[in-house]
Amino acid sequence: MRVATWNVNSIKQRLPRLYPWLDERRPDVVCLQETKLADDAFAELLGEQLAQRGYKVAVHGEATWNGVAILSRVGLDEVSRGLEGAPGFPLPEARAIAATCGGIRMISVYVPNGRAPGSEHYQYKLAWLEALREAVAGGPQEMVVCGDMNIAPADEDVFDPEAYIGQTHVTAPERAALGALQALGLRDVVRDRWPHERVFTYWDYRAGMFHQDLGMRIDLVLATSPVATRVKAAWVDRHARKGSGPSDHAPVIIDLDEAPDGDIGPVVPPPSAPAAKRGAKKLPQAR
DNA sequence: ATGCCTGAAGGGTTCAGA
Repeated sequence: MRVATWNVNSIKQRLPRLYPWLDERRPDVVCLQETKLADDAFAELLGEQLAQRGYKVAVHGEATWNGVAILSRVGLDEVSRGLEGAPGFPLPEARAIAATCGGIRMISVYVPNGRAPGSEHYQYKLAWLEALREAVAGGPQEMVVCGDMNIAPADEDVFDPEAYIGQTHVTAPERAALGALQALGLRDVVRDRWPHERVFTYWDYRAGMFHQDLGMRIDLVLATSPVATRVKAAWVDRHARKGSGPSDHAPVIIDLDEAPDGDIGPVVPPPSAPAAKRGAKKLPQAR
């Protein structure tokens, strides 16, 4: 099963890149961020093309900013929009959506940017991350939290740590918040696979940053151990960042081996366990 | 000059992104 996450920076603008990419990479599950499109417009604009490719779609969008979605052709169950207990700014924003796909609880997130350390946006970012941690805690065994975390986990994840001192995305509180999330048992599967490589997922549009490979790794796939042990490939699709009209983020692609019991695809609960206990659980609620 | 790009809203420019 192939899982991908991609901050598309406006799905409407990215259509000429999205469809060829789907046809080339053929992901089974796609977590999208920054769709920047209302739900009805999403269905109207993409519904037919995605259905033709076999995707079911779950969206949680807004007219202008933010917006997340999950596309899946291995089942799309127990869709949960938003994040229980998450703060707003001041109103809740469309930054999280969850669904169970192929037996795995998938959560697509677009973490607030934070703008400047100490700002109200920064406080919002930290509070939102805490709400995410609480929501993920107590979740099912097979879970993937992926998307634009807007945090570079370590200095190796930015092109020039010196240049980022005092900037958002690298501060200790942000990294601690990410660490607290991972402490629930979530592994950073791309870094696990490439422990010493220079791996970025975002490059500023300006000043030829991509062509000089001056970027950051802020789009992450975090997986619980039962999922992480199935990872056969984990990579950043830099090709999608090239050419005309790219997003400023590249997709991250994960290939999973079959589950040990061969239980892949639509969830079929065993006779002894009701569906609700088989990873078909709703996005865990905050306390 | 954070605004060297890009996108969105709403107008002829401003805000947001990381």
